[in-house]
Amino acid sequence: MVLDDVIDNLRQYVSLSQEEIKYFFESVTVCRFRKNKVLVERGQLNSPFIFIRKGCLMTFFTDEKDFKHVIQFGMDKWWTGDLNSFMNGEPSIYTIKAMADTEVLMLEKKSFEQLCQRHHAFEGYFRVLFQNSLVSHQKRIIRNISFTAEEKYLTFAKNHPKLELLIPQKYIASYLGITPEFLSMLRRKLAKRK
Amino acid sequence: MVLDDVIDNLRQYVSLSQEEIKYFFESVTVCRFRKNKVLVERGQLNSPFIFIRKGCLMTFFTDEKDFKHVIQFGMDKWWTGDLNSFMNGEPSIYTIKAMADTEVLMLEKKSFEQLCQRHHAFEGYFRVLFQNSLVSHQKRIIRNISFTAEEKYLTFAKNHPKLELLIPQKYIASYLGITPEFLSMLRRKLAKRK
DNA sequence: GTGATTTCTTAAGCTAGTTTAATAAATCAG
DNA sequence: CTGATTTATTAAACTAGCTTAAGAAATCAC
Repeated sequence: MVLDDVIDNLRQYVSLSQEEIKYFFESVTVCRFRKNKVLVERGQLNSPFIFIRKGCLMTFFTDEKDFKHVIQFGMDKWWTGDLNSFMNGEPSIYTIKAMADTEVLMLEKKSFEQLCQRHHAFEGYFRVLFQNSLVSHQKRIIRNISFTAEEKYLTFAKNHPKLELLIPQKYIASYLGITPEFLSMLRRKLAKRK
Repeated sequence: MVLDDVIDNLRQYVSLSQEEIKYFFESVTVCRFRKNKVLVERGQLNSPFIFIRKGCLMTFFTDEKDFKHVIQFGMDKWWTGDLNSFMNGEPSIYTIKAMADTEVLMLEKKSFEQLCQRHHAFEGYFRVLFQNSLVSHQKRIIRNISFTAEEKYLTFAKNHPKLELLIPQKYIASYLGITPEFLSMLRRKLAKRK
């Protein structure tokens, strides 16, 4: 019996036979990356869908003025990747970088499709995964359009205490859509208030 | 042979037998709403998943200060709804309102689950639907954190010319996360520039 | 068609958040 | 351990976007 975090995760949503578990592991590749290593370059084709076993990944977008905007942090037991590039074969618009030594499972599109086709359970799993992710993306949009910088920061710090410690502040600022200088100022103000 | 926009839409992603089409129509309820009618109230349980056949729906969130924030507009051939409420049985955090006379197909959670269980094709369809929606939500987040108000507005106007005409400006402002006064000012500035 | 209500515009004053720049602190490479 | 590089802090000047308020235009109900 193969035990693994990813299987625990899958089993939260669907039930899997031994055969299906075996097939899943045949479909993915285990990779390890050192801190600061870039996993997915902007412009890359065939970008994979990635399950983070352990570590931390950061996904960011580089605009025309060469500014970097952090789109997502990924931690243990999260899936990440450029979904559009993965699904539609287009070049990745994001860069994905390891923020700590990280171990991942990489799933290629072909394997993903076979997985979904052959075993109904996986299709169901990914449906639920996307559906949940959609709910949290919607919540983030609400925060984006209705929260002040302070509220955004406090919510982030409360929801992701581990990231708050692990990630350099300037990236957190970028994720929140504010400047690092202003975040620094906010933190000072909040610390005084206590 | 039943022909319908919703079937066209489903068939863009998966192939369906006559039996599956029949079963789909047994699973949904056709409803019509006059302009300004509220379809889903905040706090409502069992909120449905909604396919818009014709018309326009607006989804908004009401905060503690009683401000309304527009989360989404939905037009012909779009699915909409409070996904969290629909999937997890929680009270809806959104209000959904008709912005024009609108005809929809309503899908209840129970029917949704039966649909997915009995016919693999529907599970696949919703997986792709959520996946595509996720991609556009991510793009919206990029715009939120990296665009100026002017860039946000221009992108919206370019991508949704029909909505731009149909929807009162104050709701568009809300959707973009800016005040109606500022949008008005922007539009004047842009009109002069031409 | 008319009065009532909602939406849009305009403008002045304001503030949350940015920009720039310089210094301090922390981390990294060898 | 040391110099080099990256990250964080601080502060002053600035600006994009907000608030308030009042009038104009459009839409709605009857």
